[in-house]
Amino acid sequence: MPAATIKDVAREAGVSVASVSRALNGGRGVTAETGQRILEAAQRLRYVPHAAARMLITRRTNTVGALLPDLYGEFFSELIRGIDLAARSRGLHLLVSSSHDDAEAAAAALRAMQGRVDGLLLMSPHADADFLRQNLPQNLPTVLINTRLSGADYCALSVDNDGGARLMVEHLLSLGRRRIVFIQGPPGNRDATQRELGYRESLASHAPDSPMMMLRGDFSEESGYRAGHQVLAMRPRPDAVFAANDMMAIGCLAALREAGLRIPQDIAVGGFDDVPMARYVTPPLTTIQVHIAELGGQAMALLGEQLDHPDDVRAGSRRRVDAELVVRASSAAPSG
Amino acid sequence: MPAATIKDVAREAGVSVASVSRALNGGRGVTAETGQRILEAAQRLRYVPHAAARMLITRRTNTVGALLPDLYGEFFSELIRGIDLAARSRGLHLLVSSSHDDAEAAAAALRAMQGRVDGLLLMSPHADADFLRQNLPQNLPTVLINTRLSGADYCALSVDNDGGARLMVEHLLSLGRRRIVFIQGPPGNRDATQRELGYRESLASHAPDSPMMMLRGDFSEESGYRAGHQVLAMRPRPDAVFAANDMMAIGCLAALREAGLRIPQDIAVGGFDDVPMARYVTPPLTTIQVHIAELGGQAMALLGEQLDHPDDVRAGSRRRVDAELVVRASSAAPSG
DNA sequence: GGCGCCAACGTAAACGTTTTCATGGCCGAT
DNA sequence: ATCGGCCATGAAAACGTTTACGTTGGCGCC
Repeated sequence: MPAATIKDVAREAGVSVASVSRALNGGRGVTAETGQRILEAAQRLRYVPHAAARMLITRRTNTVGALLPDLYGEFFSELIRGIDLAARSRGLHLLVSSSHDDAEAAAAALRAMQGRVDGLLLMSPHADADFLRQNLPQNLPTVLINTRLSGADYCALSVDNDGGARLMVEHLLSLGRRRIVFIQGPPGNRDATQRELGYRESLASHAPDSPMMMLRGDFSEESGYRAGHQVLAMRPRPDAVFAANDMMAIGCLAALREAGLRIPQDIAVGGFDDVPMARYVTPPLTTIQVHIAELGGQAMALLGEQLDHPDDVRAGSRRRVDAELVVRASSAAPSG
Repeated sequence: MPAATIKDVAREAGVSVASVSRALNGGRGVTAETGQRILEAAQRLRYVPHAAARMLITRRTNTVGALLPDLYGEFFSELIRGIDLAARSRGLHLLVSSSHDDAEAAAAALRAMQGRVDGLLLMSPHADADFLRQNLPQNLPTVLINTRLSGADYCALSVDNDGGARLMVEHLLSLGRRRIVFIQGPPGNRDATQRELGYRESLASHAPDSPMMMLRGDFSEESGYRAGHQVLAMRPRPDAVFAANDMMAIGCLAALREAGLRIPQDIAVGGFDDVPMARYVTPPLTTIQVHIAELGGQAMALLGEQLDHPDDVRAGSRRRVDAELVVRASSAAPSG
């Protein structure tokens, strides 16, 4: 038995399809009584409007697409959660596509979403200006998440890496640390470079006499571990380490502890991200927390605005979500 | 400028819309030469078929829906990753909806997907037989993930909790441990009860003389910590703890270490899940790894089969994905 | 009581595609 | 040379909605 169509409902209720449509969409232009009759008929037949037909005529899909890079772990899950929640509260569906390794795959994914979505949430390392101009349908509302794009052509939203890093540096300075070494992330990584920038700025403005010290890293725990060994070899020894992400901080922590250093007495350690593990390492890691779900939610909200007011095209609008300092024992000895 | 339609392509190429359609879908019934001309025209116009129109006539959406419970963390992200990958390789889109707290919300989400998807991947604590009969469109191919459903009406797929737990117990027994205490998960939780079952079975069959010992827990780290204290009070003391998940194992580990016990010499500890943190606690945690992405991928594969052969309705087919023992220092002292 | 207006309702067009069916041309076989 | 058949192509129907427009009826007002 094929699914009931609007015609079936019309016949069942003894009215025309137009009236059914009217009754089901807000019920204007229809008597309360007729509306009731139609509603009952629809219910009886378990009528569900055919989404495709509606999309075709309406030119709205009530769906937004989320294009994400291949992303393991918590960040992705939190982001999706925030997006999904915000989307649902606006009555929008969510079409996701992750794991596109190269620009070509991303472009394909983008093309495949053509016409299936009213708007796009895009987070991709390949999303430079050229790529977008090339692959993005011109009039599709889009919000960029955490892209390295500086042009004013698109709406964008990102985490406040810079501000977060400054928070950390200021925290360490407030503890009296003066020799703060920074462990860098992968070269070219936007988050990493922004965090480094925050470190530089903050140090320059708050403690111009303190030396700037950088060590190479690539966000991996191993690279943090290696950096830890380099820290141990530095003379005079730094009194604080700020790693561009938690995993490196954790690796560094291990190296320092193995060498017999006391943390935080001999050297303080700070990370970035507040991964779940951060509170479980010994000592628990001071870090910068980013409300990732909120990042997703805000991106969705921004997109929602664009959908509601397509004319009012505030393209270049940018927003950032705040980062927050979480102090744990790796920087401040337990009180008492 | 509105997007190009098939008519525009037809005009541009000097053929009828029918030929364009044929050329673009496999190109059968069309001369190689005309096909080429049409393809070029389409490319020139940046033509992308209107998804809705195609759905309407074809009655295929090329989309599958994934309904997931509100799920934080790694499990969700891995599952989605596996699903997405498998879906993409079949040319299917993925419509997700998570975070439905109660059965009503889940039902609403389900209804909203009506007609937008060709098949459904469903993982919901509310998915009992009644719920499904009530809310599931009758002819929609569906694969259940990790549900507590025993009926043979639907395709289902789950992780081998039982087998995984047996692996752990056998491992502990092989180390000579004979007093193995089990920390339970939340009552009513399917995974938890299956893991407990595996513990019971394995102990009964391989070491009938060993006592069965249970402690209450709820999957949280704190509950594991509390259970750890209870372990410390037991006389004679157990020589191994098997927690129903990693977080409890980690909490328990902390309690035991605080009390001065050496792990694994005095007491071995095992968990379940292999969360990323498991390898970073001290000592690294022996645990059972489940390939969650594979769970998602297999579910998608199962669904794909159903989509390809809708007639060949092997409804009750069940599958499980294997669990794997990962031995780390919390159960086996580092060799050498 | 007639006129006009408004609200309720029906008719039909439109959305963009696929697919069935008809048509014509070409080629091979007789 | 004619006929049959096949293949490329085109015309048009169909998918299930929404919506512009037309029609009807009732009602108020002159």
